[in-house]
Amino acid sequence: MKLQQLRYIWEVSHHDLNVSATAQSLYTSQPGISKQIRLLEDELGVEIFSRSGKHLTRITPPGVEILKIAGEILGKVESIKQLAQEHSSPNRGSLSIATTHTQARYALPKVIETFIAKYPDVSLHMNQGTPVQISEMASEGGVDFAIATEAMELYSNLLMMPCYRWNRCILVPRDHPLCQPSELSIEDIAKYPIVTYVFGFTGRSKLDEAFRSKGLEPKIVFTATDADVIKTYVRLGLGIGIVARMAYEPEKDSDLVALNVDHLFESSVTGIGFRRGTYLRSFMYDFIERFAPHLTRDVVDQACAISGKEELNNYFAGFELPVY
Amino acid sequence: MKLQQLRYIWEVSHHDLNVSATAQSLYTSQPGISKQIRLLEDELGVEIFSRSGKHLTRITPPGVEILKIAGEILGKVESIKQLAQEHSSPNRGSLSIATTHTQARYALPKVIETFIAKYPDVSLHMNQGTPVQISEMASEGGVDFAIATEAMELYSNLLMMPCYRWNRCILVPRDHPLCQPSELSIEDIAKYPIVTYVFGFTGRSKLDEAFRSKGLEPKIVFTATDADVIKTYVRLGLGIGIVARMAYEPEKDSDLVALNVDHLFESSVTGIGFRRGTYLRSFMYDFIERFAPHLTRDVVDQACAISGKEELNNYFAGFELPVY
DNA sequence: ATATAGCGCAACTGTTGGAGCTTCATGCCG
DNA sequence: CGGCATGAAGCTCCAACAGTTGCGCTATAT
Repeated sequence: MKLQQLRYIWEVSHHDLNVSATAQSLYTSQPGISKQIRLLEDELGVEIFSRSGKHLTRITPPGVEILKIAGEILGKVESIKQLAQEHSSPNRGSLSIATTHTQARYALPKVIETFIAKYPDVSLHMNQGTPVQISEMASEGGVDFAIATEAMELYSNLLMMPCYRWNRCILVPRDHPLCQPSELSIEDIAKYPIVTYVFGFTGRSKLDEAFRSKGLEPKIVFTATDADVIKTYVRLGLGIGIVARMAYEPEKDSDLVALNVDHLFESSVTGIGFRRGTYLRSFMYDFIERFAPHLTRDVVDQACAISGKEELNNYFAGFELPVY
Repeated sequence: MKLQQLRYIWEVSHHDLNVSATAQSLYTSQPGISKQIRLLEDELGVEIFSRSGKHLTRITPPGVEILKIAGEILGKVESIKQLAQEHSSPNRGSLSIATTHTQARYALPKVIETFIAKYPDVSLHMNQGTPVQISEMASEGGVDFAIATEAMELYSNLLMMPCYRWNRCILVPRDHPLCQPSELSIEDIAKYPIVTYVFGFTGRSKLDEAFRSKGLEPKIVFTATDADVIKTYVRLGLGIGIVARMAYEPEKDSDLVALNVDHLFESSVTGIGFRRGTYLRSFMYDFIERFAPHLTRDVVDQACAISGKEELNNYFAGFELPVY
């Protein structure tokens, strides 16, 4: 058994069992991969993939188990490499983060600015995607960190830690009737057409909840994945905007008014997650702490030691999260 | 990085950093190993072993971490092999057990007899040793199971499960003054010279406790690692014997009398342990259940899922153990 | 029926892991 | 303090093997 063989079967299983495509992504040849898979199967005496004719059609039951362990092995191999680099050149390496537009655009820039200043030799990779894509990337080891507000609980091998709490605001043009000093009710809002995030993005679920619990059906006329698009359509008068408060920039958005609606919607929590069992470089700990000051190295290490989901929630229940 | 390289550094670290000895045990050449270690160190950019001149003198700090992960990887590789064999030939394989004389001689024979009858194609390896050796062997992956009464808590990566409860008895010649119908006290026993197990064997610690708690100093005149030797010296009149009750065989030992002293000594618990994370073949589950009927496959699986030591104790606290 | 995507097979080639020998450093012992 | 045993590294050679290219075959889609 060779590490390469494990890598091949793992990659093939993550490329829809298409050997040729896998070969391309690994910059090698299709027969090479086919051969190694065969050799491994011969050595183990078990078929990992079942074939119909010359096509790989599915993963066999033993194959599922083998691939699971193979993934763990490959993760540990990666850990060894990281850990070795940590000792040989502590401030050199690579950090890849998957996140949503909202985080990348509003929450992360300041953190990243100081981070790259301190670690010029760490090559930073940012991947933008939907919350589900983000979680999946982190879960599969494609990126080191996932930062998002939704869909982080779906993957059991992700360790998710709460970073900060935030709420929405209503964006309206200056001359809009809602701009009165009185406190808004959810019924007030429901009267107007709404422009907000696509479902599954940036705490959208809490927003829907708030309306549903009051038996209201909001008139959502447009959805986008990012606040910039939402603002544009608010300016066009399509409707009132509901965006994360951090997306309202007083200087740039001086033609709009942000109305406080903290009392109407439950606050959302943005978290950072990574795959359990990965080795964290010291600059990774530093990044986490810059993003969420309460997540010190010790806190993260302790969180890593907690296996159950409930125990983890209990552990973080004692923390006072910063509010954005 | 190759699996072979990880295997080499792991083996070298378990052969007192002696490369030549490692090469012999792996049936390969010393230069081959040296070369691969160098290559790995070059690739990682970190020294795993520190050298003084041409001798490996110690493991570097990064080396310690690397070796730890390497061990985990090699364990998982082994799991893949086992798991593959489980699917290809379910009743063929190998089972190695490390245990003490007491277990091997009195508790295991019946289990093993039925086991080999059912699984003729499983090659069974029994290793006898001290409890510490046994635990270490299991902890390092040298054997699949450790069965013993003492020293099983020392290695944190061993999952130990209680199998049965037992107590001692006093062995005396038929004409000995202690052979009276009256119930024995610990003071009665302390009057006589004692022949029993060596320290660290077969529940010896509970025995010492019982005397110490009464402020008594037993006159231990001879210690052995097994009951057969103890019986021999009891027959010679050297002293009274204290052995595990299961070691008294009424037919063969008809010249001796076994006196019940359950009320004087706390009972001991014999356990079976294996390294966490190893793949258990179905015949291994079967073996465990034959040895300890309450440890069904489901129970073992659940125990495997429990990470903390206390939680594990709690889990098994609810079980009524068989008494031998 | 035919075109195409995709896999396996075979021959070939470059790489590499290991054997055997030599060389060098270290520690032990008389 | 010199000689010897031990043990690691350097070097070269060879065998085994991973990977490449070219080709043919199979299954699926049109």
